[in-house]
Amino acid sequence: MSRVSDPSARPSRAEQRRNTEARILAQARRLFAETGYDRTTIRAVATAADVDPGLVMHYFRSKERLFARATEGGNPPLPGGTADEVAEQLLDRLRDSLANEPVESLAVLRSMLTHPEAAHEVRETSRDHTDRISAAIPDEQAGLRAELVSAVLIGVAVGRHLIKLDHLADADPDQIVEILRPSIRSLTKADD
Amino acid sequence: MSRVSDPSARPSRAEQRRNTEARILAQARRLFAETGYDRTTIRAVATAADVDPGLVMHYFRSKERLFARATEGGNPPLPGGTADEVAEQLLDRLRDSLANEPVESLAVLRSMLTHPEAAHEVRETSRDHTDRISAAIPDEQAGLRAELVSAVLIGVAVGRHLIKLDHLADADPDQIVEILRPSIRSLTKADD
DNA sequence: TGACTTATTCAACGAATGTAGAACGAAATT
DNA sequence: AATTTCGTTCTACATTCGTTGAATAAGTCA
Repeated sequence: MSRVSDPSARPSRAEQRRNTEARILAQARRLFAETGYDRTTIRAVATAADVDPGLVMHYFRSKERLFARATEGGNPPLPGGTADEVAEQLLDRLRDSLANEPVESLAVLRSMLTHPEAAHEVRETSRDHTDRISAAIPDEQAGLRAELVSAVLIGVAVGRHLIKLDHLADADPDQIVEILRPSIRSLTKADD
Repeated sequence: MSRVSDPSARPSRAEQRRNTEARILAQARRLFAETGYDRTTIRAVATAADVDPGLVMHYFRSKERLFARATEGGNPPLPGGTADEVAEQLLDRLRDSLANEPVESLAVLRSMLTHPEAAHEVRETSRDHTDRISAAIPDEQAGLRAELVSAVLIGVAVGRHLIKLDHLADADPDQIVEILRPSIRSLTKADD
C-alpha cells in the first residue's frame, strides 16, 4: 500500500525507474568526485551503473544537467549568529567534511578549477559564508576575512580528500579542527 | 658575435628555433593556467603561438612532456631556518604569489585536481614545506601542521587567482598577508 | 654550387566523446 | 484482449583530440 512496495515483490515501473535513476546518480557522483567533470564520461557512468549510455541521456538530457543533479544539495546555508557562533559552525562543518567525505561537495570541489559551473557553485557557497561573517563582524575587512576563511576551508578539504597530502589525509578530524581553531578565530576576529 | 645576435639581422636558425620554442612554451603556460591540462589542446597552443600543431609535437614529443616543460622551475625549495624564519619565508612567498600571478605555478594549481602529474608536483612542494617546518619545530604534530600551512597557502592562491572570490581577487597583497600572518604563525607554533 | 640538415606545414588516421533516434519488449491502462 | 506508455538497448553520426609521417622550403656547410 505504501509508495515503497514490498521488497520481495517485483518492483513497479515507477519504482524501478527511481532505482535506476538513483543508481546512475550515485555512480555519477562517485566518478565526478574521483576524476572531475571532464574525465567523467557518460559512458563510464552508464557502465558503472550497469545501464546503457542512451538511458543516462534519456533521463538527464545532457552531461551538464547530470552534473547539476549529481551535485545538488551539497552545502546548505549556515544558521548565522555572532562571530564566535559562526566560527564554531564553520569548524563543525569542517569536522563533518573531514570525517565523512561528502561526495556531492567533493564532486564540485574536484571540478571547480576546470569546470566553470562548479567554480560558480563554490563562489556561491563562499558568498554565504561571507554574508554570515560580515553580518557578525561589521568590520571594513569583513568581506576579505570571510573569503579567507572560505579559502582555508577549501584548501584543507582539497589537501585531505583530493590531493591527499600524507599526514593530512590520515589525521584525526578532531585533531585537525583543534589545530585550525586559532587560525579560524584569528580570521573572524577583527583585531590586529 | 654573441650567442644572441643583432636583432636587426635575420635570426639564425638555432635562434629562430629558440624563439619559436619559447613562444610555444609561453602560450602553453598561459593556456594550461587558464583552462587546465585537459581543456588545453595542442591545437589551441599551436594556434596561439601561430604555429602548426605538428611542430609542437615535433619539439615536445607529447602533450605530457609539453606540460612538464611548461611548468618546470615553478617552486624552488625554501631556505629553511627557525620556525619564525620559515613562517616569514612562507609569508614572503605568499605575498609574491599574490602580487605576481606566477604562471608556471598557476598551470600546476589549475590542473592539480584532475591531472595526476600536477597533483604529484603539488605534493612534492608540500613535502618541501613539511621538511623545513618539521626541521624547525620537532613537534609530534609538525608534519600535520606543516601540511595545514600548505593547504592554507593553496587555498588562498586558488581563491584569488583561479576561483577568483570577489574580495580576495582584488585585495592588496600586503593586506592579505597581514590578515593571514597570525593564522600562519599559530600553525607553525607548537603550543595550544 | 651541391649535399645535407632542419624548421615548418599539410593531410590523415584512429580513438573517444556527447548526443540523437529508431527499435524492442514488457508493464499499464482501457 | 487491444492499445498505449515507457524503461531500456542498439546503432550511428559529427566532432574533437593526440599523434604520425610525408612533403616543402630555407638555412648551413663542404
